[in-house]
Formats: sequence, structure tokens, C-alpha cells
Amino acid sequence: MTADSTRRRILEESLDLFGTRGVDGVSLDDIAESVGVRKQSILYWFNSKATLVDAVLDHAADELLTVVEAAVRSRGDDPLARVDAVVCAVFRPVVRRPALLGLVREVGRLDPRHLNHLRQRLDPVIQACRCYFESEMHRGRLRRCDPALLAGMLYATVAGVGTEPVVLESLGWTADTAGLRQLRRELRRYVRATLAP
Amino acid sequence: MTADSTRRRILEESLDLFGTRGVDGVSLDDIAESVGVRKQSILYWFNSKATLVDAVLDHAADELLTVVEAAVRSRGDDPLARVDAVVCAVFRPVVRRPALLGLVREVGRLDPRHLNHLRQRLDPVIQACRCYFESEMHRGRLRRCDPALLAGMLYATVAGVGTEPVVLESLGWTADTAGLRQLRRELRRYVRATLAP
DNA sequence: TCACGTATCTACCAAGTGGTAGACAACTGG
DNA sequence: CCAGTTGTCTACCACTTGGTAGATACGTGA
Repeated sequence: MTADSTRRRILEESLDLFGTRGVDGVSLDDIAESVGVRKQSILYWFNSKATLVDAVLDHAADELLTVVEAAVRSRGDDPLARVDAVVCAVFRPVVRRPALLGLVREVGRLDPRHLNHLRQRLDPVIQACRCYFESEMHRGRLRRCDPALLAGMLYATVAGVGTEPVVLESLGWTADTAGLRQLRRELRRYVRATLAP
Repeated sequence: MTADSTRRRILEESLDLFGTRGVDGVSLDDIAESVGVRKQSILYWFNSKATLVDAVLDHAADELLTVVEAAVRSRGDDPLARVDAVVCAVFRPVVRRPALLGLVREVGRLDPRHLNHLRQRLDPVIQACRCYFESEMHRGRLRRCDPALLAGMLYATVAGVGTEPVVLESLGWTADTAGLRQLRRELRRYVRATLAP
């Protein structure tokens, strides 16, 4: 069916556009043009812009959660290695598609309704992460500090690096293959330095 | 004169509104209403929205640079103490006014023209910071890594913490006085862990 | 007093916004 | 072959957007 594929294409394009230019900066006509369809077809699949935003948020959350959960499960016992695995796993999709985290970041300025929607979605992961940090701190395998805030600062670092290539470029960084490899290496070392007890 | 004060009030309100809701999410009418004036008065002082955005960016850069430069000069020799001083100095204005860094962050999705404008403005500070990091790494007083990327990641962390209280609140953090104090303490420790050789 | 510059206003406008109503194919199962 | 569903379309609409034109009030120096 071409039908469902249209829906998916709308979601994909919306994610990219919302994430890079902001929800308010993108009109339904813009999305329609990217998809190669008319605005009214978008309103057929999602009966309002707000609905579309919700769906796109879910879509983004799916993509991120899948990657993160896989990475968490894949590694063994050491917390530093585990976080490192998550950083690596997240790095590729995030830098290749700044819109992904860019959209999550957008959420802070949207209706509280959208916010709660996403929050509910991410909450289990957040809580699990927090508990995990806490127990590992007790075992002395992570630097002792507030686990929730540590998670927040890690998120801020990774999200910032992923969503603001513009800033890095101002620092003389280049977005080519070598640059990306270097960025990932430095990010991993940075995070490790942050966590080591 | 009420005149110049109107101009300044437009700048202040615009900074807050742009920074929190995004440039595209704020209309001239919105700003006008906040200031208590008509839209045409805004267009009298700034002859287009783009001009206003430029002026607001300058305004924000001024505010940040002043604080940062003062902090850099105030401290003595140790690089960790120096960065710590900058973090502390920036912390108050940034969390009390998320719009400040929020606007800087906005810049990535605006016209390249605006971007270059701001870039030119911040470049000297960026370069100085980079050189400083480099020399201190040579002297073994900072963890050895790429100085530019280190600066980028520090920026990402601090900007993220300052501009995304929403995320921190999802982690159970509260924005009261005690919460702010705790956040600052954790942020300082985080940054220190990042820099220590 | 009067011409002039300054700061603000009301009254518009063209373009773009999200959204509705309904026509038109294209495909289904009976 | 036909009735009904599904997906897309054209044609609108009410409202908001950034911006223009011009009137009004208020000094202020000659």
C-alpha cells in the first residue's frame, strides 16, 4: 500500500523539519511540499497539527528508546562501560539526524500537554537510570553525586553535542568523517571522566 | 526620556520571549503587548523583525560576555578555579533567565546572516579560551584532550542545564532555592571532574 | 508663534496560517 | 457491475503575520 507509506513519510519529514527548524517554524504546507503531497493529505492522516506533533514525538521517542534499551542490555556489568555503550549507540543516530534530539529539546516550549505526553513515555527509562546510578554509586563504581542531576547533565552534554553542530563548527570543528570520529572519541572520554569514582 | 527606555524595554521583552518560545513562536504583536505598546512602535525602533533579532542577539551577547570576562579576570592562576569561576558567574544569570542561552541556542536555526553576526561577536572569546585550554594542557593542569571540543562540551553541558529546566524537572528536580543551590554544586563538581588531569 | 523632528498611534494590506467542505478517482467485496 | 470505502485533491475561509501609510500629539529651538 502506498497509503501507510504516506503516513510514515509525513512522520519522517515532520521529524526532520520540526527538529531542525522548530515546530513553529514549519507550516503544514512546508511538510506537504517535502513529502510531495498536498496539505490536506496531511490533515487526512493527522487531523490537526497538534496531533501530528504528538505522533512525531512518539516516533522520535520510539527511535531513541529502541537504541538506548538495546545498548543497555548489550553490555555486561561495569557501569562505565554501560554508559559508554549508550553514548556510542546514541551518537550515530543523533549526529546523523540532529532533529531527533532537537525535537525532544523543542518540547520544553510546547504545550504542557505535549510535554506530559512525552514525559509519561520516557519516565520508566528515566527512573530505571536513576536507580541504576544510585546503586552503582553505593557500590563505589560511580562518582558519588546526585544521580538524577548526573543523568540530567549527561543528557545535556550529549544532546548539546548532537543538536548544535553549529556551535562546534564555530570552534573550528568540521563535520566530516574524521571530525565525527574525533568528536565521538572526545565525547566518550568526557563522559567517562565525569563518571569515574 | 521615555523614548530610549521604550527601546530598551522592547529589547528586554524580546530577549525573554524569543529565548523561551523561539523567534518564530513570538509575533511582534506578542512583544508589543508585553511592552505595553503597539506593534508599530516596535517597527519604529527596529525597522523589521530581522533587525530586532540582530539587536536582541547583540544584547544577549553583551550580557553574557560581560559576566564571563569579569569572572575570568577575577580569579588567579589555577585553570580549574578559573573555569569554576566562570560556571558560577554564568549560573545565576542563566538559570534566572533561561532565555539568555536559549536565544544563543536558537541561532542555529536562524539565517546564516544572524549566525555570522553572533559568531563574529563571540569569536575572540572562543579563540582565547581555546588557546588557554591548550597551554594549560601542556602544563599538565588540565586533562589532555582536544581543547576546542572540550570547550564545546562544556558549553553544551552548562547551556543544557541552564536552558532545559523542564528536563531536570522530569528527573524529579525542583526549581526552588534549595534545588538551585544543589544544581549549582553538582554542576561545578561535574565540570571539575571533566577537567581534572 | 511656528516649522520641525520625535514618538506613538489608527487604519490598512498582501501573504501565509491551520482547518473545513466536498469533488474525484481508484480500488474493494458481493 | 455496482455500492462503499479509502486516499488525494481543489476550492474556500477566518485569522494571524510582518510591514506600509499617514494622522496625531508633543516638545523645542528660531
